Amino acid sequence: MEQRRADTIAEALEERIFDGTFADGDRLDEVRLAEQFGVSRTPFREALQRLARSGLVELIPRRGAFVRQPGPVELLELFEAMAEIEAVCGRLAASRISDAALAELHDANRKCQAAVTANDPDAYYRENERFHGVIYQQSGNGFLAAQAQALHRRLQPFRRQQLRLRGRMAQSMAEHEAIVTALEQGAPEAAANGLRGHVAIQGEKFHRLMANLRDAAE
Amino acid sequence: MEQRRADTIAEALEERIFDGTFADGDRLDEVRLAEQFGVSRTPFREALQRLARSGLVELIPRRGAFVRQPGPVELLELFEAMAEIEAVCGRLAASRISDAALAELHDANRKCQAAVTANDPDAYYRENERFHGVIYQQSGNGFLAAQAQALHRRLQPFRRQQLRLRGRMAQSMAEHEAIVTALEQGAPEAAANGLRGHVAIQGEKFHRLMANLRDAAE
DNA sequence: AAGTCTATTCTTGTATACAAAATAATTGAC
DNA sequence: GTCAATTATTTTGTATACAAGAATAGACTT
Repeated sequence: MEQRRADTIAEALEERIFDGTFADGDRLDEVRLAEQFGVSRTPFREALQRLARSGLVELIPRRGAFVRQPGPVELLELFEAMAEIEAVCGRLAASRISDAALAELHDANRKCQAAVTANDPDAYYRENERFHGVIYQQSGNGFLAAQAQALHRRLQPFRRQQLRLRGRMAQSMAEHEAIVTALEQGAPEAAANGLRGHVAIQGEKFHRLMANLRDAAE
Repeated sequence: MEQRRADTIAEALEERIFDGTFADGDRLDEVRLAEQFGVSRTPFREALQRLARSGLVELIPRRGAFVRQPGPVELLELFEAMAEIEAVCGRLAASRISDAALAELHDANRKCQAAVTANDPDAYYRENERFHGVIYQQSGNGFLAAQAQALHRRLQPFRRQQLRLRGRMAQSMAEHEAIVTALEQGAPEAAANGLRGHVAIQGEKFHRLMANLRDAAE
């Protein structure tokens, strides 16, 4: 699994940006961080260039690299985009999904349900991710699937928070079932609407969560 | 307009990849191209890292940077994704578009029509781009708009070819009109379907064009 | 004491130097 | 003559060196 250095560093930085180790606006000091990674500035800078493209860091000429965390507005936009893209995947998948994939969705749902009753959030996550991943794949469009996967990953930390809300896991399961049914029946609009709602509600929950936190802080 | 070097080089390379100067599989020689750009390998390599993220080049460790042009399959996927994302933008825009933006769409359509009668493809392009750009913006979702714009740009060269087909410009104009009407009436599904069809048909035309070229080559 | 100008320090951007890996070439064996 | 192995050459990856632009601190003026 030997990878080139710039890849590894970029991934490590990405991880730290996702998990919040680096806050919004933080300057990523080349010499300090390069040293911390045990490399010289050259490969570290190459990693920064990589991250710049996906908008995780902003490279200001002659100033340095600054972390760009999505603010509340951007976050809502990301959730909305996620909902819409999942809906698209669902609509396409409705007429393209294979029997094997349908079986895998059922399996994921079963294990999700088991995780709910066992109160095992980690297992729930794993299976939930599998569920959505299968739908991305079954859109039959590799580009869309990759796009959806990337967005999913980017929103993962924020989804994690709001899933702790009371009763959300059970509700989410019901939505999963409805989505599979739509896919099974080859109903494009039903699948699309189901997925859109399923993801959009996460954005709304997140929104409310944020508002509550803000109010509590006052 | 002084930009940092890596940006400039990345853009220049991107341009050459888009316009086909670099064919699929071409290796981008670091020393030769860096010299050609009048810089050392360091900033050139930084530019490569950037391009790697967007999938325009593939960086194979210890081997070099290779151009990745979309093949027929990937191209169809890109057209399909474009159609779906435009549809999403249209649906969102239907309930968010401003009067000013509607006026701009009308204006763009008028100028498009004028370009058709004047047989001025360049003007047609400019206005067509404006038309679609306004819809992206009016989706009210910056992330989606950026995504749509990027895809649009990437498919531009391929769209250019197929627009020469007989009668396509006139048909395209009629579709534009229908889309504006749907947006004016605040009809989300009509706007979405109109845009999806409008873009998807380009993919189909392109597909047929490719098939013809292939047949002719035999 | 506040503000500004200047000098110093720090940081970025780029070039070059060197090491390791991959490719090409040459030699030798069969 | 063909194939294999070894050597030579190219090319990538990384470190270091240096130049130029920002940030900072200090001195001088008002």
